Amino acid sequence: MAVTIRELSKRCGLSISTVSKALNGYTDISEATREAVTQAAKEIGYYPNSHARALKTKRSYNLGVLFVDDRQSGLTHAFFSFVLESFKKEAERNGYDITFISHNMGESTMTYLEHCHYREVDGVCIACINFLEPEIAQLVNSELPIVTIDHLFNNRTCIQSNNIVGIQMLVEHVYNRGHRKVAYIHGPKSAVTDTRLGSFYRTANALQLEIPDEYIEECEYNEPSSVYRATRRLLALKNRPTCIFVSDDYAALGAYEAVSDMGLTIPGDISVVGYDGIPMMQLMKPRLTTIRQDTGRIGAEAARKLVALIESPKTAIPEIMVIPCTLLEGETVRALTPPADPGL
Amino acid sequence: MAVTIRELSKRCGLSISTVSKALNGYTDISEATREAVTQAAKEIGYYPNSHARALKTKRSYNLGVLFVDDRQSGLTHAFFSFVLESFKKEAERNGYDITFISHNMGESTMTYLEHCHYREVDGVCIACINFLEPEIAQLVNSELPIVTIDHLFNNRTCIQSNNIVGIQMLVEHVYNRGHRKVAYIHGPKSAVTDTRLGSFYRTANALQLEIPDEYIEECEYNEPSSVYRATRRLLALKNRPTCIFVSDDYAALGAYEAVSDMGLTIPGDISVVGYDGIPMMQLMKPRLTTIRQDTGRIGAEAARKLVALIESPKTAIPEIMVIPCTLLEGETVRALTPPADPGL
DNA sequence: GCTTCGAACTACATCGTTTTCGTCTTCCTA
DNA sequence: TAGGAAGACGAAAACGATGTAGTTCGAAGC
Repeated sequence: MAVTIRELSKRCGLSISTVSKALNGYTDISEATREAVTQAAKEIGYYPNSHARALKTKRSYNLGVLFVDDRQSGLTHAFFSFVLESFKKEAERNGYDITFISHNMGESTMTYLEHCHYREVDGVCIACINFLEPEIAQLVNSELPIVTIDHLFNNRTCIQSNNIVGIQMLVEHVYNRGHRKVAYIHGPKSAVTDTRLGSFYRTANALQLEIPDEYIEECEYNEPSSVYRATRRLLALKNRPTCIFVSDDYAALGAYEAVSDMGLTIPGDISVVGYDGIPMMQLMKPRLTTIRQDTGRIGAEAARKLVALIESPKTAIPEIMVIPCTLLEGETVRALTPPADPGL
Repeated sequence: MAVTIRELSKRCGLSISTVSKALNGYTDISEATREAVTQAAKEIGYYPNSHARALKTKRSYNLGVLFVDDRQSGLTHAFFSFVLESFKKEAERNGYDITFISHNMGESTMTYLEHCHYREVDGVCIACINFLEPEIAQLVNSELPIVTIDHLFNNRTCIQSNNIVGIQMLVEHVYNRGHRKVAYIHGPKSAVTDTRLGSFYRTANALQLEIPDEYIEECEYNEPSSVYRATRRLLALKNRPTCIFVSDDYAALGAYEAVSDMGLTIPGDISVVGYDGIPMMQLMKPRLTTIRQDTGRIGAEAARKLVALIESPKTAIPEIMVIPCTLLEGETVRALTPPADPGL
């Protein structure tokens, strides 16, 4: 139904080859005919059929996106949807569509890599996944251009949010407001979690904050109910913390609920900070103090780097790009006057 | 890099044609060779190249998704992301990938229809869009299989959430709890808005509720700030309503904020109801009373109907499918004892 | 023994592009 | 004037699949 290059060539009175070359910037075509061809192409709305082109050139102008979080929230993931949106926008700006990579297509099951080959995607962006799965390893060890988000692989480009500084800023922030008893409900084991937890301990250490083991709880990312339970446990401690770090903004809703259910208030009885900076939590009462990850840049840079790897494989070298984040000061951290630090 | 049918045919000692036919269920292939071929295919992980196949068969096993809301929220749209997620799952179950249709690919601008032709999508799902755009009309008038969500086109399959009953349930609910002064902050003009507003008036009428014009405000969907402003206007009225209907759940956050900013409380001073039933608002304090739209079924049915239109064009006829919704009773509607109705 | 037939397989054209390698002018130079 | 270079275009072979139209071969029919 769509118009093909044959019709265009008929219309121009030129051979198919000439038309193709005119459109693809070959130099052995006179300016006059190039003009005529592009003009005619515009008039009849000609676009080269992507499949025919992909078949010939091995380039599909499709980027694979692989995102599978533990909770299977998929596209509804509060944080990731922002990253994906900007990734998509930047990809489109470069002429790429995106394809979600999964391993259950119809009857058959294909591995991620097989799906990538099947659709012949030009590159893949991997995010928020269980990076230890063997299928991921198969993909990462393939010849495909790959950009990962927040997880570093050998010799692969990675876009990282600056989790070290992010957590550091948060710890310092609550410290400066007088908090000395700080708990952390962190996510399940992963590169991101490790980094954040490491930075948490390190910063606490530098500030001579003692973190008892009972202040460290584990939860699922993006899962308010698991944070709810962890929060209740923390609030039930004899030596109750004055401030709780929560794995992520969305899950922090669980903390809000737990505090409220126990008849307490934020920040009156307990301070809470999140991580991500999704818009929704800035509309809460009280507004959440958190770290805003620059999802716009993370997604866009991921797309940009991936396109660079695809289009200029010689010059584009694997690199680690760290995206800065910012502290969003909300209303969930109470200022204390710590008796132990009269000198401040 | 991926394995082709040629290698598979070599491996089996058969011609390419035979292998193809064996895999595609042709009957002039002996069971023995079919077995051998499928077995070998599995072993070396053969999948037919999607582009080659699409080129030949005119079927890409790709579904286009067109979603552009007024706010350009894209994939971050709280409600739509749930619909999309289930659409995607069901599409994949049927062997289809999805492709986002947009009109800014790289340098050039293509119409939605051109993008569909370019990628040769087998069908399109259109949702939440400004259905009056000429580009949409061009798409809808094309020969492509199309399913729309919540907007009815001539002779096109449409999946509709039951907005009439949804609003009706809400009105009756607040009525039964004694509310007689009910305001509605509705979204911008569209099919959905018209339906809901119509049902609102009709149900109010049936219950002999009078709705003064000043109780009807307009806002943007999914935009808390516009609801914030509208809520403040309503609360500033001399004849203040006792209950406010808000366009959608997410935007209802604006109402929460406005009420709180004016030193009032929900539901103590004013009752609020939303629409959509997104999980997040069920974690709020107070929990939002709202209508839960069955995003799981909406998305899945859209995909299912679209696949049916594609694969069985003879038997699949355009139809309107109405998906039921349910009332989620939260904590934002206060029970009043209306002096005017002592008889109840 | 020769034709006929059906089962099982293969050759080949085709889909819409890109791209290599020609071909044909025209023009310049020795 | 022959020869070559340069400029502008076209023919045809891919790319990896599908599907039509054969081909082959053994068995059956007469």
